[in-house]
Amino acid sequence: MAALALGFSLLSSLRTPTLSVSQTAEYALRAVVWLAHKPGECQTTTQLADGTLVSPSYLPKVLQPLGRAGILSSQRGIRGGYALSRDPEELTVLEVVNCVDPIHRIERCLMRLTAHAGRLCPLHRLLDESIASTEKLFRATTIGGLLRKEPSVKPVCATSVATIPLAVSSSESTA
Amino acid sequence: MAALALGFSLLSSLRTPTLSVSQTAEYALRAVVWLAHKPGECQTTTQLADGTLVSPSYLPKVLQPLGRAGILSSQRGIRGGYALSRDPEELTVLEVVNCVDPIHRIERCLMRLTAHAGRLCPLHRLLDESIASTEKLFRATTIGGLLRKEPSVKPVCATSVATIPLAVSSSESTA
DNA sequence: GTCTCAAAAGACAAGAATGTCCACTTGACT
DNA sequence: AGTCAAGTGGACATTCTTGTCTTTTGAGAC
Repeated sequence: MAALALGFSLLSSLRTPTLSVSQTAEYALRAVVWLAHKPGECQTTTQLADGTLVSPSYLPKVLQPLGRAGILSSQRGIRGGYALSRDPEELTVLEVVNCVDPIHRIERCLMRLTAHAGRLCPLHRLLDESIASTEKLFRATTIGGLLRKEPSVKPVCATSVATIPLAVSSSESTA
Repeated sequence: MAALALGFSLLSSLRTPTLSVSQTAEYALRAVVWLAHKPGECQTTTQLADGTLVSPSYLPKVLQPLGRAGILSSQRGIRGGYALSRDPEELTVLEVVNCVDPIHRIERCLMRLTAHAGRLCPLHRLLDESIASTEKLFRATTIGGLLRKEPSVKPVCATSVATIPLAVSSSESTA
């Protein structure tokens, strides 16, 4: 149905679409994965913004909670920046997401129904299931795990970033 | 972790939390399930708003796309209102959600990486997986299916709605 | 000590999602 | 035909998310 992806504005697909995580959480994941590529290395927000294609004026907002939570370590001053302060193999996607934009399960019926006190109605149980499965998936995935996937292509970001509009199809399966 | 749900503001949990579907989509589902209880019956937006606890001035905005899509039929005039015009057994949750707030899969890397042309990086593949599993769950669930669940409790809504703040614990399992 | 670099913090702006309101149209019933 | 109930459509308000900018604070280099 919505699978044919040809006719829509290319630029519009740069944002995280509805459902899934918030824009901010996605930015946080980009930054963390990028830093995980460079163990022990300090990166300034400018460098990070270049690498992850996140707006350099917004990125600090995303990184600060990660720093406070101890996922990143921040260093001020001349050789400062951010570095990953956790073992990527032990750091889950869920932790990163929950840090900047916590996932909330549905705990009670969203409509105030006396009959539903304590339990969820089928509709909200379904919605909660969908959240639960995302939560489970994110909890089961570590940043290190993401790094190891698809070894032929650099995990999140290429070393040099395309400044051209977008690299579409062509030389995709023929190479 | 976030499972103990005692100390937080009761009122704040009435909105659909982050992740999951949008507020609008959740309202649409409430209305459709409510109408599915009353086959063939016409309900005014005021009645629907009462029944589903959605703001009566916002609900029309939610129902109109459902009407245009043929999921609901609308009738103007003195004995007008909305009625379900599809067989609940054939109507999926996904259709309702997609009607008011379409689910978009992630089709290409959100960062413009030449190296990722045509394929997704591990991070965005993960995010897409989470969307995909929700999509699958919603496609597999029909409105009729929701109605049949948990027969002891009225499926989405009780017939009479609580006007009191919230029905918390007490006389929950002792009754 | 002071100068420079870079994060921290907060004020502010833009945009989207949500919610409200009102004038208009439609249809049924008298 | 007239009237009243109810959806339609659009303008407007509010709130939340995202994004920008400026000032302050801290850490190292000289």
